[in-house]
Amino acid sequence: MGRTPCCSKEGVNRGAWTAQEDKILTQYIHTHGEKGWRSLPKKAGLNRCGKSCRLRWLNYLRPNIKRGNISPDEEELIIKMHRLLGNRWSLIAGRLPGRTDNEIKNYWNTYLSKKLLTMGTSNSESQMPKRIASWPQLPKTSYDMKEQSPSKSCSEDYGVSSIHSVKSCEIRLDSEKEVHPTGGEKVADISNSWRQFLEDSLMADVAEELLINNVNPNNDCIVQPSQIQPADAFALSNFSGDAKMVGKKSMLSHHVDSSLALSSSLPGIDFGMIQDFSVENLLQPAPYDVDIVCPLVKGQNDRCDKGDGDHANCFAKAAEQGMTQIIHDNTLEQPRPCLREPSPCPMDLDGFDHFFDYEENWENKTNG
DNA sequence: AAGTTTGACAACCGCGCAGGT
DNA sequence: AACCTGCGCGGTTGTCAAACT
Repeated sequence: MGRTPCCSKEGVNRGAWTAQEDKILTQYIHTHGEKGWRSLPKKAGLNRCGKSCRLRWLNYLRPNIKRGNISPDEEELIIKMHRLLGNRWSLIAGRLPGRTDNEIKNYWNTYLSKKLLTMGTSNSESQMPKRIASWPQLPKTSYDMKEQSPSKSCSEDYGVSSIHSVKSCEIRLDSEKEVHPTGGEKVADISNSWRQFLEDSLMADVAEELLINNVNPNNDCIVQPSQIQPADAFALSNFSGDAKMVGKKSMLSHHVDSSLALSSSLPGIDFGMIQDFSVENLLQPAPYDVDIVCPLVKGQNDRCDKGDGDHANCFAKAAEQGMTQIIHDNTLEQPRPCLREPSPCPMDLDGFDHFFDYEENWENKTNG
């Protein structure tokens, strides 16, 4: 038993593509779309391996591919994201429009890594945002443990695990676990969670696609973009392991409402509300301390209960009180029967808007 | 001028995963 | 459950031109 080769190795063109081959491939894909790579060469009349066709299309022929030098801004983003994610080139590329994972990988391997090494800054904590540098290690996820890459990656350094995300939505992370009497043990969870959320945000495009396609996590009604909850993403991230497959409908529908997954993801943490989950924003140094704890009621695992406003107020109070640890009074919480209606979220965000609003830079926020 | 090294980038390869049967 | 297929990913290799000796 063995894996069948993707194509016959003999009699197949290899090496550089000719202009004629490019033309044939481009015309075929324009007519038939990007699918069936294995059979594409034969149908298109190309004497190439299907994988080779796919690679040529994705890395070179695809529309909107940006050629030319990496700009300083792009370089900075690559460096930041590599610190965060390690060699997750496809994810990094996803945040650089027009750039391919292969291009970024090559750029890193041939230039950037050496440059950083020369500067003595590659992956060094001294160059990391202070708060990120102080983050504790995360236990490896099952996925990370399975990946035994010979070269130690940044993601291993920081314990980053799998990737899923949402964009412009509420962060509402409930748990079935008991509320800790002090919430103190949740502090590390929050910092870990925040780190993971940075990574999660990279899959925003996938989440958007899911939403556009009206993917329904619970198979009972259509979900609108504003209603997808990060809890969904976290449930997925805990369960599925590999980000690249999250975009598939079945994954979402199968796992999102898994209370089992939820219960093991982010116990008792509520991040309140954040408006912009773009990586560019999330990578900004956080002006707040991550020692805010807002445990929720055991067993209330629905994702739009009316406690949202309370939790936001909790954070607002935390901000006013210098970001010290506070315990949310959860006695008022009542689960709502509907998981789909947008939460009214009567937020009182005075004094805490810098946590939710990243449109202005942090210095403006913190300096006045 | 010729040979060697280096850099940039394209392309290949093996593997893991999800889905289908 | 086992197997096969297709896809996508990260790591590696190949190629070529420029720079260097």
